[in-house]
Amino acid sequence: MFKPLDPLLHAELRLAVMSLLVSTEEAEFPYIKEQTGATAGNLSVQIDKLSAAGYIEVEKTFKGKKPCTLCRITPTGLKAFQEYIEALKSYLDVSSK
Amino acid sequence: MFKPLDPLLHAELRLAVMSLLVSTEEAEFPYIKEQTGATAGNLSVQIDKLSAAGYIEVEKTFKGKKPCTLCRITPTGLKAFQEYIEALKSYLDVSSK
DNA sequence: ATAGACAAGTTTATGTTATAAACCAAATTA
DNA sequence: TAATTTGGTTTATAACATAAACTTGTCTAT
Repeated sequence: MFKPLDPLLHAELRLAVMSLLVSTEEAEFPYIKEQTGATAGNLSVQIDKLSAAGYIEVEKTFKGKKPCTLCRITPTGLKAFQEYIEALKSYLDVSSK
Repeated sequence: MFKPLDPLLHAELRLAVMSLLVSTEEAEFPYIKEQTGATAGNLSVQIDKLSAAGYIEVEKTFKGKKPCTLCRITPTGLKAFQEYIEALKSYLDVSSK
């Protein structure tokens, strides 16, 4: 009846990061930080987790002389995100019970 | 951009309990336990939290000689549930960015 | 040239939380 | 009456989210 919710995605900040990346395809650390309102520390940790799970790719480059952390969603991540949404519906779509 | 998610509802089991109660209006502990697949201990704790927040009412009665714990959603709880759904949309509705 | 401020993160520490395991009391069954 | 089941509660633990502190390097003003 209730589908299990991917614990990796069922966390406010990680979900926000994934949501951003689904639509932007590629985003820099400071941009994500600004859009989500997260602290850098928290964001860093959550990006690591998403990356470790293979949900996103992290590329460390330079923008001029400044370090620049680029994030991209992976096919695995996109699939997980979509499945998470499907699972959520089993909780929200009250009429289907 | 991303609306904050009520931490009380952003938890798998509590969300499932609320989801059930939205449609049933009243449910017994064993029924909720069966529908959610939760352990009794976990369910007991989460029901306490929802009850402490005023999201549900818990009535302890007897069914014949056996204790019977009845749960009902409150207007506050229903409102919180609906607002949670609205907030979630800001994460899921990718097109709106 | 160097002191101070700022940018971009990372690491560490802490308090919360979800969850399961252990427990309890009463009723039913063997 | 001993064992089992029902209906939970309490306690313990491990994971988690988050913020605070720290690091490394750049830019700016003196």
